[in-house]
Amino acid sequence: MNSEFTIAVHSLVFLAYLPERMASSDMIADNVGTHSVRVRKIMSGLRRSGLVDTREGSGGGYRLTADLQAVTLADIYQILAKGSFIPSWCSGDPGRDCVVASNMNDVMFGIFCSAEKHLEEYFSHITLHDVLEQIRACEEKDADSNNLQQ
Amino acid sequence: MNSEFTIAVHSLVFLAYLPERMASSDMIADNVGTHSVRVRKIMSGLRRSGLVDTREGSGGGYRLTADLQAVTLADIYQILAKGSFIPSWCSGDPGRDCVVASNMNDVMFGIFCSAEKHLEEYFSHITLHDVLEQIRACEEKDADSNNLQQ
DNA sequence: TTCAACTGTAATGTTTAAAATTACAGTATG
DNA sequence: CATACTGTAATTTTAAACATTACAGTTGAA
Repeated sequence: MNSEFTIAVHSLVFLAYLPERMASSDMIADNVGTHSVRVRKIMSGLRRSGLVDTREGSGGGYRLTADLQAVTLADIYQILAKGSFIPSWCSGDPGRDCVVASNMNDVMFGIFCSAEKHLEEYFSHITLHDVLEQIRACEEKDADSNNLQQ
Repeated sequence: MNSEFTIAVHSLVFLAYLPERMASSDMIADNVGTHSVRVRKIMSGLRRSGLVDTREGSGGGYRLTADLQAVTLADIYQILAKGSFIPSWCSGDPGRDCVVASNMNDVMFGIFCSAEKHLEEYFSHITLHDVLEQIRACEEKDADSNNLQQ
């Protein structure tokens, strides 16, 4: 599974978590644990799809514009990772005499495409808001365990 | 997505297609388009799960013992590819002060685990028999287009 | 009873894809 | 016009996937 998808979700949730909903690629990269160039490349894609606003120049960065409750993981998957589920590895050989060897690749491709649709269907029920809520639930849990320790 | 899964499905369908339901790792590797050592490693796993019989020594090889209608792609996925859907890449850092950075990995892990379950559910509705039928459907299509050419 | 044809598996080498890094042009701000 | 950003191409590094070699163990047949 494509890590760009994970980075994008993390970045967007991070932005959503900030009061100003804004951060530079350096701040995001630091929080995510990757390189700022990678973040910029991914955020570029999200900007083209209208999820974030970009401001170049000093004091610039990325600002979350999307409605957290409206954007689902399926949207992000489609923007950044569509097709990544289908393996590049091909089995068999279309030019072969054997029916199995010559057609297995097409058959498997169909199965994987359909599997990916199911995956997207599952992702379409998870919004960025849901993810942020899960993070907040962790926060409460952490606070509880700290209280117990004291 | 793990190519061992694809190789296993291809190999099993290939065996099912043969009158004797039997072939050596060399024959299978040739049909699949990979190396025989790779096939042997994968078939070893399938043997341990009881899908094929193995016969060492001269004239040996692998024989399909499983019921085509009973074995689903979910079975094969669980034997060979379970967990491969979850990305190894981790975002954030659990030791971090920020709630997002410290918990994003756990949250994403949960989402991916659940996604994998959905995937398995989808695969559980596709039997090896179904795959072989799809291959046979290709065969008929090929025959038709040959007739048209004549 | 030994040779040829197999499997099983570990070790190694090769290739490819993923990720990080460097580099630099373009843009806003003070 | 210096500083702090984005955008993107090119390059290097790293890690994973895959192929290959090597060899011990097994079986059947000449």
